[in-house]
Amino acid sequence: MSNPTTTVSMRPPLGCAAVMMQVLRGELRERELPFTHQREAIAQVLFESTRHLSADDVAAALRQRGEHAGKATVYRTLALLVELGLAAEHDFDEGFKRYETQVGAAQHDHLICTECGRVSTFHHPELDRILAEVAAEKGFETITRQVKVFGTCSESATCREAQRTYRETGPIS
Amino acid sequence: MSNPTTTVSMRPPLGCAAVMMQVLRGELRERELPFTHQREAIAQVLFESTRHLSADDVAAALRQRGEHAGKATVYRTLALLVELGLAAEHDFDEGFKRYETQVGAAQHDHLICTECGRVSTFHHPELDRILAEVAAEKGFETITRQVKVFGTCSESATCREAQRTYRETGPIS
DNA sequence: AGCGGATTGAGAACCGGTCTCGAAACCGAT
DNA sequence: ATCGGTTTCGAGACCGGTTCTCAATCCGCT
Repeated sequence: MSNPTTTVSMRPPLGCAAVMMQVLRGELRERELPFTHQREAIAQVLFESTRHLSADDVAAALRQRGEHAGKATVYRTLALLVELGLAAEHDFDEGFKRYETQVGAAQHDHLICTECGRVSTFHHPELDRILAEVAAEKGFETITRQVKVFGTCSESATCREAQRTYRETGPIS
Repeated sequence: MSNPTTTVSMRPPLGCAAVMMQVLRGELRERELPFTHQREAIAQVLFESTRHLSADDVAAALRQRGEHAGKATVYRTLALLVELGLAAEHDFDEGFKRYETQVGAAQHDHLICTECGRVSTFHHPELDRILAEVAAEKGFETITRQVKVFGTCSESATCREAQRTYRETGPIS
């Protein structure tokens, strides 16, 4: 048994964003795709954020850092990150997409408040099992899945109010 | 004990579409909304189809019947049917929405083949339980939910081929 | 530094979907 | 049946997110 206080690696903690950036660099190299300044900057913004960012949010964040990337580049890069498995794309029915860092295969799902727009996440291991079962049963090879629960949260007074109204009157008021 | 061959109702079978149309008529009356020719025609198209129709599909189906309704009317009517709970809206990541008849509260979920576009449905009772649990735990009042599994089906040779390729090479080929 | 090929960016194009507002349809009451 | 007030309808303008275009630029390698 090894001494629990002994660590194998003494590398200084890089932080999640830095690790992700290393991974990105490697993935690009492997595919012989250039690691451009824009790709770095856009990935940086995404990796350092814990929120779900729209393409516009990313562009705004870049501007705030004194960086700049064309609209087309932002979209292209986000699509690339999704392809590489480093980002996940979400559609919360707002009329546009949102993106977030995807660390490994750590699947999680979303609760979306239709009142205030807050998005909270959850992970339920049984979900994975059930969906895998269903797919297997149907001869389906799963690539990805989306589980979204729309409703009203209880974070703010207005949302709690909406909850009450909804419970009383149903979908049409 | 009643004779099992005795039926309570002797009404001739109307067919699902006709029943749905009766329900629509009732819902509109109840809300004092006019039962217009266009609303009838659009609902008819949807109720008689077992597929997931886009707004464009609906317009095309109308044309084929010699009917016609403006784009705005098609969208407005589909939105109305959703509000009334007679239709369900789906987003299969195609860049537009699809609609299908919603009979009662029979929730079901979708497997979407990214190769051929086929959509198959499933219902797993445990899903309802799990999602209700999660919502309750977070103080969330559910309005609706979406469970979508994207992947490749085994219906056609090309899809099975894609399955094999995907299993071997992962998301990027 | 120089080369070949991929990326970038400004803006146009695209495309679902929504909005506008005069014309037409609906429906209950006369 | 018809009248009138109210609602819906429809053609097309409009909107906003996303993709496309293509010349200029950048990347990575020697």
